Amino acid sequence: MDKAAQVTIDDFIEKMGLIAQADGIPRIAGKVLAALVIYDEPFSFSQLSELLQVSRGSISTNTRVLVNLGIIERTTKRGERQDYFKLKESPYVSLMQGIQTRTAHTARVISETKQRLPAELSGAQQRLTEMQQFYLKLNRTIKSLT
Amino acid sequence: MDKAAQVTIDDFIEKMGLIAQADGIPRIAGKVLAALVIYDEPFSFSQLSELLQVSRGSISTNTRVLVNLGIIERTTKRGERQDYFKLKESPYVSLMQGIQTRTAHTARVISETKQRLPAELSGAQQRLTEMQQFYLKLNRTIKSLT
DNA sequence: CATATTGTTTAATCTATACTGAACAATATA
DNA sequence: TATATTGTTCAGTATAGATTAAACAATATG
Repeated sequence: MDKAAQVTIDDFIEKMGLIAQADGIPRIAGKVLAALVIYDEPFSFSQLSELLQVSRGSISTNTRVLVNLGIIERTTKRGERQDYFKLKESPYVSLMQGIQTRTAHTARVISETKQRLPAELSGAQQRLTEMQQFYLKLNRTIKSLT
Repeated sequence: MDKAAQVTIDDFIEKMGLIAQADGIPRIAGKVLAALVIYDEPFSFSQLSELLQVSRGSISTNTRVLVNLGIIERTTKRGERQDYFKLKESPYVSLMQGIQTRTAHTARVISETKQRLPAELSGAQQRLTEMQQFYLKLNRTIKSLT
């Protein structure tokens, strides 16, 4: 592995950590994802711990997060005790499904509020309707991506 | 204002605070947004502070966040010294533009990494391409919402 | 059986960020 | 001019969440 490529990879891992963090996902989870994008699968538990310079406990919790999100999956190698990880088939679609769940929840909160408030609060009703329409549209759009 | 409606409103404000937090926006900013959706504009600085039981400092910083996001705007009433706030014309479109900026940034990070890595790393190249295609599509889709 | 390896769990610590409260500047009002 | 009102800023505190380290359970290996 030449030096320049290694710098690029380290940089990518670092940046994906920050991007994940901005998206509300733990930084280390973002780094794990980046590592699995770069390095050919399967990539082992201890390799991740060593590569990212992070405790085994953190690898354990963060890989679990990614598995639950449907982004990576755990595999094994015959004759090896270690766990290995690889990207799932369509990892980003799973990511979107998580986001879609949240927009659906927001739309529901708005809808319930609207129904419970008296019609006389016409200003509030109108603004809630606008808000609701936006989130429903957003939700449908994200659904169409999956 | 009847009791049931008040409970509904408090509940909505609380939930929007949590939703905002999950989206990486300060909780109080979410509550301010909710208050402006419910109560007819213009709603004053001190009213916000009192309604949400939050310090003036916090109202100051959080209204600034929302103004910078393009979601609310500051107004004045003639003969009054206080600042007032109201929702902007298309508040949610502005919200989307912020998200779109982030997806564009992610796509750029992926693209730069891909270009810098040698073609021999064919596995990495392939997975980066897949990732890049997804983010470009996501970015275009969000753009279409605005 | 004793030891080593591996992943999980949890209490403690660290870190990032939000919020408060007080000082301050700007402006109005008496 | 003196006082009151209003919004901002910033140092300090509080809070939430992530990470670590160590204890543990499960399993393999000698």
